[in-house]
Amino acid sequence: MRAENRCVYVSGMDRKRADLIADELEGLILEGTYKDGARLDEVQLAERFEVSRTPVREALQRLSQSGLVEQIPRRGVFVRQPGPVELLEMFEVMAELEAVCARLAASRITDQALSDLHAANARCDEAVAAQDTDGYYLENERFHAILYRQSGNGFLEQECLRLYRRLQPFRRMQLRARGRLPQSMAEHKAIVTALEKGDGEVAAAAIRGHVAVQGEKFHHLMASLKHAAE
Amino acid sequence: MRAENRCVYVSGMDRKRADLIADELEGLILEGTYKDGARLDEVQLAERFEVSRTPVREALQRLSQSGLVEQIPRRGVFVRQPGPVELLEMFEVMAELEAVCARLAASRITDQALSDLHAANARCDEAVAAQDTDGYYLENERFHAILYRQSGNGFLEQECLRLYRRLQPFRRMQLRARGRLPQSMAEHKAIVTALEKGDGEVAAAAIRGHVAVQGEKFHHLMASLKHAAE
DNA sequence: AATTTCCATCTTGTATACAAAAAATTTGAC
DNA sequence: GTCAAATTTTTTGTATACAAGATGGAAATT
Repeated sequence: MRAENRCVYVSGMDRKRADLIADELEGLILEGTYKDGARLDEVQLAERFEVSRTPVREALQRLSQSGLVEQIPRRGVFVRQPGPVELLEMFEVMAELEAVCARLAASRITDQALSDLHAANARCDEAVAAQDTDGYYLENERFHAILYRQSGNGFLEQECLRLYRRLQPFRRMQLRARGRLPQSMAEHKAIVTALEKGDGEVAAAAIRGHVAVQGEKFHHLMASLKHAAE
Repeated sequence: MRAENRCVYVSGMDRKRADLIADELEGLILEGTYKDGARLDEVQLAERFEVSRTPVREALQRLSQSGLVEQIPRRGVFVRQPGPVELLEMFEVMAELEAVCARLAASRITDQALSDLHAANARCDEAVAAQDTDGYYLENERFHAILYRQSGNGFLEQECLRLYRRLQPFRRMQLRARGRLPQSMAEHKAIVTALEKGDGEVAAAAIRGHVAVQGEKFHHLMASLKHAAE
């Protein structure tokens, strides 16, 4: 009988070099060290990471699949940062996916998860009060992760996490907007309230507004993009 | 100045061997030649395709990313067909994504696209009348592709196409259900009607019911799975 | 007899070597 | 001086060689 050995990713599992390089490169691209359009030279990277071209190529293929770089056959791989249009599209999809999570979660969520959401929100509040932006991002992510999980759909959860990670650096810029943090917190609370009432449509609408890029956020996003492209 | 050379995938572009192998393997897995849990031996595949291990490994990594196989470090790669639960989850996400497309399309769709949808439906009808299942699948896919496009969100469109392709073989089994084809056609027409009226919520609900696995479809899906796993 | 340890073998992961295609540079003609 | 063709150089794609971890079985110990 086939064992239920799915999702048994032991934390301490030593990964191969290609995986580590992929993670490292992902970080370098997302943090802006490699600008949009920059070519990623295999041999340079191999020297930089002190490995052969093989694991570097493997890492680049991974990044190509996740959309961070574009691989043009026999030409090389190039950093492919989303432009303004694509970014807005991605945020729209994120908003809709989270809205789906909220709607599904409204009837599936556990009491435990509800209190977890409250707890995450409380820690978010503390972080805001302490001007601890890193802490805020961490708890914010936890809040959203709980929501994804409570959709009761593991596949949806994974897809949401994937897109959340992809948008992480841009979200960071977005939240710089003055006064966004308290507003964001209020939105979190409205979402939890709707979930407690079991009102899926209200929860969905609330989180759609929470995630979507609109009004003020739009200008900040554009400004940050211009800055990143310089 | 950076050129607008995005999405210029010329059809005649000669692809590298690894790409061809990835496609071939994908087909073999989806058509069931390689059953769930089967190990894909690098050297065997290299011999089979008469290439070295390098392009085979590249292809396997690609399949690993798209979820068709699972790569366990230093153990090998194994075919990873979704189980019943995961499959239901994927169909649920597909239904929700298409519902989002419908809701967005309701206010963004062009007259041209509406007539294209009518045309695709007409050809679907013809295929049903002619018992031409292959033709039906083709036109059905076109119908859905138009809808994705009319969401006005290129990123969403791509994600939908990705999942649609992934579910293709299972959808095939699902539509075997007796009397499903006429019902499916009626649903298509209801969707177009809602879109014409610009009623996003109705269109979303219609397509959600169209795609979701429920009632009869559930049993057929389970039966087909049992058959595929033998 | 059962279990554990060690060794042989096999498989994956990485390094290097080679081939082919694209980019760059040089050279030649006009 | 400019443009174009050809050669050189660089870089990607593939093959092979090597290293390290995993599997399986045999031998030794309890």
